[in-house]
Amino acid sequence: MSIEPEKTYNPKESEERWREFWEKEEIYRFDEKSKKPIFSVDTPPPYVSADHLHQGHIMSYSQAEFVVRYKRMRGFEVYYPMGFDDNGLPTERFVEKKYNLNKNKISRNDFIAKCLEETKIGSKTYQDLWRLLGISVDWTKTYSTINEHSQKISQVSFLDLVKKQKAYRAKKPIMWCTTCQTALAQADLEDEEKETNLVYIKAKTQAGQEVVFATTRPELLPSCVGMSVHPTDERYKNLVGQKAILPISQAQVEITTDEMVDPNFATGIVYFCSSGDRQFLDWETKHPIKNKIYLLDPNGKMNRLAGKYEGLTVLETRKQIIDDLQALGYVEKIEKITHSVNTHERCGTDIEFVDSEQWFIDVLNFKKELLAQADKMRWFPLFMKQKYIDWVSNLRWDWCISRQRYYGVPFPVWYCQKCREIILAQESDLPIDPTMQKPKIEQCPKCGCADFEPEKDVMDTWATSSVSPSIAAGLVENQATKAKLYPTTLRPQAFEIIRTWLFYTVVKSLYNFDSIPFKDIMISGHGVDSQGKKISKRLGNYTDPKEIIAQYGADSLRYWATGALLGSNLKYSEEGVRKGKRTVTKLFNAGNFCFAHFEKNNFQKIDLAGLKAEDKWILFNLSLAIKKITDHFDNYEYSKAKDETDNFFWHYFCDNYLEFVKHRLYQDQPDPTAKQVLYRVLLDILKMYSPLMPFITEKLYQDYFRQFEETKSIHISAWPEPMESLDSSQKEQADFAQALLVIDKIRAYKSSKQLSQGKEIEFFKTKIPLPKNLITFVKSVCKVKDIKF
RNA sequence: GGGCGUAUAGCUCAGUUGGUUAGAGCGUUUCGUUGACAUCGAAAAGGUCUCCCGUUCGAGUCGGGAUACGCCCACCA
Repeated sequence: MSIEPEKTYNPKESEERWREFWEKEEIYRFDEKSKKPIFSVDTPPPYVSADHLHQGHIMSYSQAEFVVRYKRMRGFEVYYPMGFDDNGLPTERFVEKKYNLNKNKISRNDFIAKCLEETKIGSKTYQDLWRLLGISVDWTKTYSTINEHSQKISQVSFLDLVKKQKAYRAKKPIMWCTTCQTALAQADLEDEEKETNLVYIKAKTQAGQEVVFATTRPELLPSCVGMSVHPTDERYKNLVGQKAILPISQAQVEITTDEMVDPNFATGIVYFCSSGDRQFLDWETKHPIKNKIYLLDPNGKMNRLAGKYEGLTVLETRKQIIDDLQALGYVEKIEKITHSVNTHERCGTDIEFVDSEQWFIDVLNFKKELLAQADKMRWFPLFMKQKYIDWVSNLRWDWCISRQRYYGVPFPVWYCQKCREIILAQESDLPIDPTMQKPKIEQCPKCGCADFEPEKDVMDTWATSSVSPSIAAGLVENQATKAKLYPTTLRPQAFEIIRTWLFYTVVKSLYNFDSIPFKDIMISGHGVDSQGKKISKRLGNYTDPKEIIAQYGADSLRYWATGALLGSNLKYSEEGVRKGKRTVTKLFNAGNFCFAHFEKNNFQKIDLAGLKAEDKWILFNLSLAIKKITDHFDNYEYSKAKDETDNFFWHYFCDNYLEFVKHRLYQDQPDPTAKQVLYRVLLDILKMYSPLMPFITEKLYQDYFRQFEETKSIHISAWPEPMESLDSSQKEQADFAQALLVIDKIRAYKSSKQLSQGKEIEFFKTKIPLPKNLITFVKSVCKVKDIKF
């Protein structure tokens, strides 16, 4: 043999070589002038605050990558940009924790500088890993959600909504985090089971009758504005309409009836406190009260209205007031209960309700329209659509988009000091920071005064990431091409951000453009540990992907990631990675075996007339496999595509076909037809594996095929087509199936007799009728001198 | 309380429109292979497809119900 192949495959060296090759040759560059149909991806911009990347990240980012590589080979001009979500609370919280900072004790500019610094480190970490993994994004098309480009698009979107009266400013009760000291949206909440005290407090009516109510929030007692019992509760009929005198404050509140009271819970008497919980807000609409009493300052401390408790935190007050009530004899009993409370997902602090002026986007009035959008997009898998429908149907709040924070996109807005008129920035001036710049107009159009106050709040992080399709499309210069990038073809994302990223993007797209933001949605599950638990830093149940890649190679890790069915979690198993490694090695060996026989000759064209039965069989099955695999990829079922490719490569090609043709390769005059078929089948196998394992397939392509094939990389070569010209009749296939059965029998026979498969036997007796032309074939494959029927 | 998902071999999971004897990988057992590959090959053992009822000539697959687990939402004084 003239080619002396490498004995073993070294993924580390090989993969780095092809990474450099792809970068140098700009294989994944988006061609703005291309005439091909476009396939665009609204890549999820990861939070750069993640300082511990793990297998879960690999899994969720690989899935779009598999599809993208397939589409590229199918003749699409693929637009695959990469964003980094670095603005907003997630980054702020990360910086606060890492440097033990408090946003109130550091200047706005210093804080932002620190965030920007971390942002840079974070995006570098991601970029390095994606490069290592072979993610085929066009790195000339990147954005960060805090950069000027994104800020401008986000602000344009906001101004548009204001003008369309979909965004509005209002003072109303909102959800508040006392740790992060900002307003929140419904989507920012999380449920948490907590143990707490249910305190039974004794009050008296004016008439001196005892009224016992139970509460988990005794600290709100100074803000109590009323009590209610269930209208049918016979026990308390005589209390209704009376006034109760509250302990400590001595305030008097009216006892009313309300359907929402559960007579079976505790004493059946509820006390309502201004903004104590969501239930109060409902109650308030039916029981109008003159003066609401707000006890809480934004930092979660009691104000002057709390009297002696002023300056204490909620929890301190709770403890203190229970002591006081007990000392005064107002406590009947205390029960320990567990209940779930709404907490802020970023810091775990219990949510409080405060009355505050914020910016909102109207969603409650457009539920119907927002639900209708769901039907205009294709969901993979379909059942995930239900999560969106459930979320939209259950919305209780308009989307609060203002955050009392520093590191985010500013609102392009000022207010007239005198009349509070809202002054909007001009679109041509965007992006703008109103705290740094003054409005263009000299006077307030309403009152004529010249004093303007900038909006100091920044936008919710989702208010910007929800325009990611526009941000991504905006990176393209060519106007005609840019227009084709909206709506995006595919939105890949994880299921847990359906209620945030997905929902908010649909909202923005509907209001800004009266359009869907993307056509297809591919939802992934999580990468979880081998026990099925979510991978997290806290549990320590993760491995650094870089270590896995160093040990097994990126192809092997990617191979594990292909195991995920759409929408399902995928358990991490090193065994799965090892299976990938085995597949890589098998490809390497099978490839080198063929190349050794090909030498440097071209077997690109198949001489159809010279095809033998086994050739027709493998080509026929290749066509079947191509059809199935193509179909799976078209439905974003890369996992099923992988199974099918494995099956064809391993069992049809390696275990059988290679064995079938060996005798034709080793004879004195090797059969060129066999080599032609090997060329074709092996090349198609490499192509079908290439979206999943880009490195080994590129290497084998370059080692031999490249000299005869047109494209400089396998990743921009044409996807395999089934051979329609091949005339393989049912009869031929049936005959060959008979031959396979006999081969199986002979193999089983040798195995049962503990004989080597290569051991020649005198004869084999079978009842299976074998077509004449296949008798010789079976004899030479199985090393049998004679077959008797 | 509502919604969604899952339940198939020891383990991890496939099973498309209902159709002979329910599959794969790993693991186990028994062998073989030194001319691509011990990162291989051949074979064996291993399943009342969670349970009940129904539709059907026929159900792992369709319908109804139950149970268990997981996730989401709501309630939570």
